[in-house]
Amino acid sequence: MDELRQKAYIFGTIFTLANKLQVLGDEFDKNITTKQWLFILGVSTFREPPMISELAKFIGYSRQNAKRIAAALQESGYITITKDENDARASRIELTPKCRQYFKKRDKREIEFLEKLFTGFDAELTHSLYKGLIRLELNIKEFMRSYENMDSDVDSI
Amino acid sequence: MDELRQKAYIFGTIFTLANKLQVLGDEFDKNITTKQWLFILGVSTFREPPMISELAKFIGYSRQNAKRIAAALQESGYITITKDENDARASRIELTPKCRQYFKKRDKREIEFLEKLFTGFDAELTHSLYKGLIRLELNIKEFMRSYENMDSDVDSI
DNA sequence: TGACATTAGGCAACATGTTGCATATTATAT
DNA sequence: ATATAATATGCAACATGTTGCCTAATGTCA
Repeated sequence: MDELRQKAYIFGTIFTLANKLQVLGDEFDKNITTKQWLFILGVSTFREPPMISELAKFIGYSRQNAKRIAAALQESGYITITKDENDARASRIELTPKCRQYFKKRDKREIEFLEKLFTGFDAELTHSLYKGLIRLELNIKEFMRSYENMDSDVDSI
Repeated sequence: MDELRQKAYIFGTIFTLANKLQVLGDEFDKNITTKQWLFILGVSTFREPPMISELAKFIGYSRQNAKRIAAALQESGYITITKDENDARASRIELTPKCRQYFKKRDKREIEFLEKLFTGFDAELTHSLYKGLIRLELNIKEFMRSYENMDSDVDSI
């Protein structure tokens, strides 16, 4: 298989994998969806409670989508959304003790989940995959910038 | 960054990439969405016109979703959906001449798109990424099978 | 200070993903 | 031959992703 075909395959497979991993993750823990899981993971990497838009950018979802997930998580008591004291526009997201406790309990199963998902991966393959995806993410950012600066030219096909 | 963290990162990034690649692909050609593109690519890899469910399985979407995309593509004249002569249940999907012509014209731009997306990838990195995603796909299939055979145990957390 | 741009977020609409349940046709096994 | 299982599809509902347009608060610069 030549390089170009491999690239096309990678392109297509990312969508397939995203769909299937979501189903798998939803199955893994019925209490919390895959996207809610990643949302919480995202929040936990911030040192100070992030704003919705800040978090959305970080985890790569649209603001609207992040907001909807946040609403669901607040509903089920995993996060709180509180108005910022200094900026009347902003809301800050914080994990509740319930959430921290729950994920502490899940931790071992999470590790098993990841290990099982990556069955047969040696350190080198894992690292190349990691490196490749990071680079792809970077390239996409560049790519989008170039589209923004074009303002169409798209109809010229 | 240790291996486990890399795996978690890969897991999360696949979702991020899927979202962003979809936006990027939709931007690339306003006449056809990214998912429609992949749908057509899928059809073109079959030697005989595939059934919807056959194709859905191949490209990794749910049947319902594939059906909806098919309806949109039929609406815009890129495919035809015809009843199978020998099996009254089945419908067969075929690309129209219009579709083939359109994608022939797009071909050069598609290649440029992929090359740009994979800027900075040498043959080795491309191949490892390719290999890693294939393996991940395989593992997911296994994983799902194991869930099917369990019939829950999930609440035991 | 006042005009203007930027930022945070809400609401509505729509595309895309899933599951669950129903129906009709075909395949299989006794 | 007929009961049963499997396959192919349709419809409805709901989760999740996006954009576009709106308001309000904040930041910036003359």
